[in-house]
Amino acid sequence: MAVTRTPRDRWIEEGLLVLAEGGPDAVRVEVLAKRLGVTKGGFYGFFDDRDALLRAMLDVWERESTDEVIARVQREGGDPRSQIQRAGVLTFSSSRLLPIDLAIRTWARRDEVVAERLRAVDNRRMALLRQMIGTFYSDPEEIEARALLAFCMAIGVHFLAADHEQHTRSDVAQRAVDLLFDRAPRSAAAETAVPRPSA
Amino acid sequence: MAVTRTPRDRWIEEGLLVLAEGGPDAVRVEVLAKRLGVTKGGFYGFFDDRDALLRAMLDVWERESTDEVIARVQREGGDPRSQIQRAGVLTFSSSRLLPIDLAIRTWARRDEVVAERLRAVDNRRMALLRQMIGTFYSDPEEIEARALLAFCMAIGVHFLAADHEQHTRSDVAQRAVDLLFDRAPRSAAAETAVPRPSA
DNA sequence: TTCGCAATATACGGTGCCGTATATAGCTAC
DNA sequence: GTAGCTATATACGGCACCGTATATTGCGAA
Repeated sequence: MAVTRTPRDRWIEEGLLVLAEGGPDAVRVEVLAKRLGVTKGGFYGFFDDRDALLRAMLDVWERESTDEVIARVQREGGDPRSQIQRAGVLTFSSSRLLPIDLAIRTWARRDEVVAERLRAVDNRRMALLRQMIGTFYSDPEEIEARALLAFCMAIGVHFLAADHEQHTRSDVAQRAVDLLFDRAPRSAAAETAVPRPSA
Repeated sequence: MAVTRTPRDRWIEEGLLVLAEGGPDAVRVEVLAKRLGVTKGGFYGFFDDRDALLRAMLDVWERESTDEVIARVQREGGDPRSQIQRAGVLTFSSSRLLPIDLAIRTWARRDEVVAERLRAVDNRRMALLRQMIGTFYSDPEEIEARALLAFCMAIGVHFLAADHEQHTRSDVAQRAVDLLFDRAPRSAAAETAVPRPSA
């Protein structure tokens, strides 16, 4: 039996990398082959066609984004806040998962099948977020609203190009998280507390 | 002089529609020609190549997203809050501008030139936001943080696929806006147009 | 060593797109 | 009407990609 130089998983992995870099349109069989240093000869032994690869990529992404992250967060335990943070970090600060996640979000806007799969994943994440935020707030509507804000911010910062004048993005983001979870600002400079608006 | 059936503007307009639907990779000269009911014969009289069209599309988008929105907002007057609200609505609830905006955000993640142009546009929008939020809050860091949250939410809701169990997305979003601006929750009738989840 | 077979290379026809060159046709001015 | 001009149609060569068919090759079993 001849040795498998380029197994199925390697095609999927490279596909996910290209997806992250250039979106689904950039995932082309011959491009992957060239990147892997082979020809497409073997590809069609593992996949019926390009579309089958895309579906397999979504399978891997789904598993990595849900079961694996959730398992890891729960295994490591900790208080609710740090669990949220770790789940967020595992997804939205992972140099591997983040760009794939963002690419899939854009893809989902024009592909109903992808949208459906993303919905399933986002619902699981949202459930986690709700659960954690629920340990600080009691009103279900407030929990939902804060979860929405947190989730949108985790996504939105990567699509927002604005500068922040004298502050860095991560300073401002930290302050935003503080506001979201009703804490006093962390930085020493900000002990001026949070003023109530005149609304 | 033969009549111009398909002027330059029409190519740009159709290009923006296709960009909104399928991203920059979907913007192909022959596809646009077919959609316009002509052949690509005339295209190269208006543009050097496909890239020139993409640049022209960005020019139109930039003008429509900044000058035109700002001019319209200022022409119609009103208090600061309603002005910024109108600016937000004009961009993020416009069935024309919104999908273009989201497509360009994704595009900017992999094209430095596009990223630079988006940065300029976002900075102008951010300045408006700051200005409005500054009428309610005084701490510059808090203003910045709230502006970031608001902007991220305006973008993020369109990339988030999660459901909200017994609530609708627009209910939750309204509640989130209330939290962001430290107001008491509103009654059922929301006055602000709230974008719907990703299609 | 040699055979068999699985993994991969090579070759192919088809399609869609790019950009160019050339032909056509329909206004407009005369 | 007709000439001339210009937007568009048509035709072309080239390239990248798809999926299939066929050839090659190298490992492992005998």
